[in-house]
Parts: sequence; C-alpha cells; structure tokens
Amino acid sequence: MSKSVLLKYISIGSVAACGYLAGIQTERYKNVLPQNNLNLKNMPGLPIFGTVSAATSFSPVPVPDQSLASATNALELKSTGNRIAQIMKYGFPGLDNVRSFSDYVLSYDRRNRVAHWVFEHLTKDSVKYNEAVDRSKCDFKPDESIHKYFRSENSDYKKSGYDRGHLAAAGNHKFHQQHVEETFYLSNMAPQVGRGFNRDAWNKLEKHVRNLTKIYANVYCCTGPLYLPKKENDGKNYVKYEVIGANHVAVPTHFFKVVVGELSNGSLEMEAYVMPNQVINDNIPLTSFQVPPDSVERAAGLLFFDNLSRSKISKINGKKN
DNA sequence: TTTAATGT
Repeated sequence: MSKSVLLKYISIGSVAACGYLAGIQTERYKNVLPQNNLNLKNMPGLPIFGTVSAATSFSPVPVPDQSLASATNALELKSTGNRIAQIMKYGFPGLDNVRSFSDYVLSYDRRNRVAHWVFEHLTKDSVKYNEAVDRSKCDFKPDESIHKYFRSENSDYKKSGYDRGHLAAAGNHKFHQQHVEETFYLSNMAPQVGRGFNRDAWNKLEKHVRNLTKIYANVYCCTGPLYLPKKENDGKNYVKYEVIGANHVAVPTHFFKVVVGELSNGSLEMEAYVMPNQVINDNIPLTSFQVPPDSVERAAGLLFFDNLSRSKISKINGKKN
C-alpha cells in the first residue's frame, strides 16, 4: 500500500491573487455577536457586490471528461492519481503552494502559516461511520513538506488559548485511516476559538456539510480563513489579527465555507458561509451566516468553482439563481 | 456525535 509516496507536492509559482476591493462595507463590526438577527452588516469588510466572478478558468491538473457520479471507487481512483482531479473537478480557487493529500487538496499561505484554502469532495461513503477509522489514534503533526521558516508547530498553539482547528474536517475523511490521519497535519490547522466556535457553531456547520451528502451524490467543499478589515476610531479601515507562538501563526478574523452539491440528475446548488472566529451564540441559525459567494471571493482573493458557470447553478443559498 | 485543551 502506498503511503507518503502518494503525497505529491505540486510546487507552483505563487500567484498574486489580489481580488479584494475595499471600501464598500462601511459599518463597523462588533466584537461580540448580537443574540439574534445576524446579517451581512455584521460581516464588515466583506465586500458585497451585485456581480458574479467572470474570470477565466484554469486548472493545472487535467480533468477527465467522463462523469464521476460517485466515489465508491475511491481507492481505485487514489491508486491512479485521479482522486485529485476528482476533488478539483470544478477548478482551483488559487495556485499558491498547492499540496495534495490522498483525500483533500490544500493551498498554503507561507506568510500567515495557515492555508489559503482546502478543497474536499464528500460522498456518503467518505462521511459514514467506519469502525476501521479511529480519530483518537491521530496526532497533530507539523507538515515537514513546508520549509521550517513557514511551518507551524504544536508549540505555537500550546497555551495560546486557541484550538488547532481543522480546515478539512477529520469527520469528512472516514473512508480510510490514512485519510483521517492526513487531516492532522498542522498545515490543515488554523487557530480557532475553541468553546463557542470550533467545538460549537463551526462544528455545526461542518456537520451540516456532511449531511448534504444525504441530498447530493457529490459535495464539493472549499474552506479557508479570512482576515477582514474593521473600521477603527479614526474612521479608517484596518486589517488587524493576532499572531501566536514563535512562528507567528496568524489568527484569522473569520472563516469561510463555499459548498457545491451535485444532484444525481447533474443539477448543481451552492451555499456560502462566513463565520467570525469568536464565541457564537448557539441560538443563531446557520442560515444567518450565508453570504453571496462573490463577496467571499473578493475578500479571500480566490475564485471558487471557476470551471463552472454560475448560470449553471440552479440555487445559491437556497434561492433560485 | 464531534470538537479539542489541559494536567497528571
């Protein structure tokens, strides 16, 4: 059985993706979320435009023509290397330091010591209970494939007050023990508020995404950090975030998830979420965190599902497109 | 059910 040999490191020159345009949202966000009625005005710095992305698509990995209706043949695909093409079927959000694992793909931000994005392809089979897979056997481990200058270490998180929060969730990779173990590289972690966020509201969003596999034959999920500007007392916008540990690992202000579900008849539906990296009241419904996908693209400097015309998506955030 | 830190 192939092991780390499978871990290909695709070194692609960094692409300066500067899609962020400031100055649209002017309302200042509060440090503590309101108890109810959370809306876009509480996501300051998330630029809301009326348009959708129209950039050209590009994929460094050839995507096979045949329809990949289900991943029941995941092992076979893994051995052929087609798994990456399957995960990235709808395009790469960006091309900075792309690293592929057996069941997810990651783009690494060396400056912040946190990924730009991770990409996963979920099916019923990848999220269903599997007695052969045991999360408790997994250890958080530094990703040695990343230069030591840019790598995060367990010591950076220790006593920081933050969880080592998975971007590609461990619970999404239950098909094989190796899959879940590979989600424990620190390159897949970000400093997350533990109680009230990672273990609560964010966990609830991750479960929601897993549950989408009951509706859709294929679920494609992109997750990453955001560093959103906030208006200070002088009336100007600043991006401010904490860094932790000797390696100055960035603490994102927010996290995003953009998900596309593919029904067995081929029709496609999208959901996009942004959550602040804060204690979030349990009563706030997930739908309160839904945002227009292009606002996340502009804030993150990424283009999601760029191989897919937005006009082919029948629903966005539950509304007809 | 899934998250994860802390302290012995």
